[in-house]
Amino acid sequence: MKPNTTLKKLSHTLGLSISTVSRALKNHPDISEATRQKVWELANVLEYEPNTYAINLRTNNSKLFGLIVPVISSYFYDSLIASLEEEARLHGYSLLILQSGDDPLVEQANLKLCKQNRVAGVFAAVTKETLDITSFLKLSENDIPVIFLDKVPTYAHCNKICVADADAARIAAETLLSHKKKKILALFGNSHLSITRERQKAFRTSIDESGKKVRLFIQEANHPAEACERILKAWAATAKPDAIFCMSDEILTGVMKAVQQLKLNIPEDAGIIAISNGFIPQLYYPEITYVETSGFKLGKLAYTRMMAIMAGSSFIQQMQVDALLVKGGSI
Amino acid sequence: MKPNTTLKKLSHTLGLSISTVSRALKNHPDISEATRQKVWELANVLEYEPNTYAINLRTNNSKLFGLIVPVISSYFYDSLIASLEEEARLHGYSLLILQSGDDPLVEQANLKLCKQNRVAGVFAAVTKETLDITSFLKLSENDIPVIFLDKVPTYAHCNKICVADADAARIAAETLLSHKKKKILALFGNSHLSITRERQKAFRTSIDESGKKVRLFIQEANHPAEACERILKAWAATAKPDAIFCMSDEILTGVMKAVQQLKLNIPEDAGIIAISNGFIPQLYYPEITYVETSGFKLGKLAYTRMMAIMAGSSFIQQMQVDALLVKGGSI
DNA sequence: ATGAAAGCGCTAACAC
DNA sequence: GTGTTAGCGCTTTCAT
Repeated sequence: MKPNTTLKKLSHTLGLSISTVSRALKNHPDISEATRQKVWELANVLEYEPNTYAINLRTNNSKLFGLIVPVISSYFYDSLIASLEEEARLHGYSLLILQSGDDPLVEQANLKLCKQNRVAGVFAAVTKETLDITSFLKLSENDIPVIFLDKVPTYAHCNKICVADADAARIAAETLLSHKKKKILALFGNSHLSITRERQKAFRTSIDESGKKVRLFIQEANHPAEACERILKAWAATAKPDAIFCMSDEILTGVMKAVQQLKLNIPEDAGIIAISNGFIPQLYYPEITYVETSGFKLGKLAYTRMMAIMAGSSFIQQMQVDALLVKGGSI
Repeated sequence: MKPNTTLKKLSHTLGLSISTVSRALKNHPDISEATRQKVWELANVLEYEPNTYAINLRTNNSKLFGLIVPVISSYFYDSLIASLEEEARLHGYSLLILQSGDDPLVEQANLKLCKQNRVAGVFAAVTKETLDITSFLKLSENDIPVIFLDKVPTYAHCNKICVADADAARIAAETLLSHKKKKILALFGNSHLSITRERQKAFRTSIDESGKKVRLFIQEANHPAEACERILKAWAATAKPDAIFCMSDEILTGVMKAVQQLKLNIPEDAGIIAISNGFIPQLYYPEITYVETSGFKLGKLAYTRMMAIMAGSSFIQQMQVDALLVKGGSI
């Protein structure tokens, strides 16, 4: 094992003091050009790398953000993570990524890890069961900003960034109406989740308030298989829907499996529209028309917000990534 | 801003020395039960969290692994990351995740970050253009083990863990043969990649050496759209293939789009088999039969290997995650 | 059973 | 321009 090069070692071999070397390496104006050169040269030869731990200990802050998500591999978080990581790297920060596995206890442990690592900030998508967020809020007292992403707690007084759930649902509903759909089967996820309730409420309201004569069937599907089942059943009946709305990618995959099984012609036999991150819809032919809720954009926005908070904006607010209709050929 | 609780503070308010408090918190046998109790109590009240940086600085090692991948959101790395993170967390380690964006320069910078963070080890999937791996190898001199994953350099003398490319291709070929396919269209990715060459060689050899009379058409498809195009063209001709082999998930998605467009009946019109991580194949009906190359398993294996190396196994070796046929209904 | 002291590598205020 | 010094929070050896 080759010991790491330190300031001490450099200063020793050069016959200079540690502080001079330190300053030279930072191109401090006080240092003479000759010394600066000498120091840099040796530093390069000996491959000096400053010890992050010493620096962090000294300065009491780190170039590290913590990110806590339920799961990494999902329809959504992978792109969120990718964009956050990129943004962080571009600004000289790194990401400590922790999975909670949707377990509040693991989430707590992860949060502790963030604290122990004295991260500069925490991004968090909470678990389905996270009700008590005091431990998150407590971080703020230690000057560690917390930004909730996507899956956010209901408690009002915290920084949140979500996709525009209501908007997305409304856009989808309006699109269906503008295509003169009369019998809509709308599939939503777990009705306990706020995201489901938001989307469902907006969807239903948009249809109702349009004044158009539309029959709306709302059903719950907690996983792809259930969504698939719903479609198979609907098509076993005599009066079939002329349009299907999918609240999420997860549901869309189930629906599309049924569509393939039934050999439905899309969009002739039924129109399909989904709320999605954008990856799944383009796997099918025709590509599925969807309202985009981008993990990428959410990541970027979250990072910007984090910077603002760190720069002093104590302003607490809820922000949204806007929803956008992306046309495929499924409607 | 509330300052963090430190040993100093605890010792001060308790009228004990720092070392006593430190030992008490570690349940050192020397410490009397009474003292131990007192210390723990106050530590809990004041929410003492040991400062990771001080510890790392002192002990010159960290509970952190670095992971460098080309991109996080992919058909493969997300599951790899998920399993590595889980494994690490269970052992008290965390993961510093860095994306190279398939850029060797960014990769170098990321590696430097790992070094500066004095990570306990590095997992890396290198970029397409990474030829010079001296900087990776140099880490080993500093007692930082490096394990290459999936996308590994050709240089022999390093720790590598891959999926069993040749085996997977062979299994796929044999499955096709056992189903008496006579005219096989096989789509492979970029032929410059070693993964492509490995799979292609094994696939062709298996077919050739079977002695069976089979017509094999090998084509290159660098992205889904190209794969889609290939199928559409093949089906525009008079003599159509009776089976399609997809080297990767990326290719499979393109192929399936064409299949939907052509309204092919699977497996009647053509059998389909792929090499895959397992997520994409189950999106379709019937589900696609595939040879599994699991990111999850690879992550687990890599972690085990890392532990072995850290425990002293200086043994350099190449390991493989074995390939496994998962039957769907597509053949 | 407890304390004193040195030191991990670095920064920065203060000399000269 | 360069050096001296103190200290970030912790561990650990050596006293007592």
